[in-house]
Amino acid sequence: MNGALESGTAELVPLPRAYFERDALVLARALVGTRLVVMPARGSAARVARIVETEAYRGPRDRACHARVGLTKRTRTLYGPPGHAYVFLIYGMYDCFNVVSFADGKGHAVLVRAVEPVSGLAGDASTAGPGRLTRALEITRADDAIDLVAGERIFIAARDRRPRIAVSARVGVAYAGEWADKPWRFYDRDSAHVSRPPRRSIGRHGDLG
DNA sequence: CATATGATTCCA
DNA sequence: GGAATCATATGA
Repeated sequence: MNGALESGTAELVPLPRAYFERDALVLARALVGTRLVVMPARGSAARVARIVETEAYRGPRDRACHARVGLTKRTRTLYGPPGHAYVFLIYGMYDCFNVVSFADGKGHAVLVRAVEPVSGLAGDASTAGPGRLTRALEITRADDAIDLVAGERIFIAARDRRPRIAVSARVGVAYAGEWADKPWRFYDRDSAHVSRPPRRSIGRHGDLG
């Protein structure tokens, strides 16, 4: 037994800094299929989950992005160096996990909206939805600004297979006007753990039977 | 200081 | 359809 950080034949090692030094629009697509690894507590098993849904948030010009308000206490991490976690509280009760991308000062990030359990998670843990996955993986605001490249509590490991990817508009950003319509959400079209499953094709006359 | 609101989820 | 729940942003 080689320990917790093994999945199939692929060892789980952190992706390098350079991986995250790309426009959030590029990184959001690339992250679908990668694996998010969290060490909940010293001595307990790693929690591993495959990222199946992401959204790109592209800096101050993007009116749906938190960076639109400029550099403040809240956006400090978002405006920091890529490869770090940006974790924020939404609606007073849920934590959202993001990966800072592109370059220091750009305000780009990728929101992880859904994962599917690989190992170390309770069998009934719900991981579809940004608030649910952080709860299942025990990611909180205390993890804000953590370096995902340094092999600390949280890191991201490469894909072990290439998913088929679908694209849509981002969720929950209607306030952002035309920016709400940008096709900047990416998800694994074969995953059953996407937060908003694509409406199933009903065929020309409805082909349920 | 007061008020509005959100990158959501759950319940009726 | 509507509530829960609170840190942050904005304006007086």
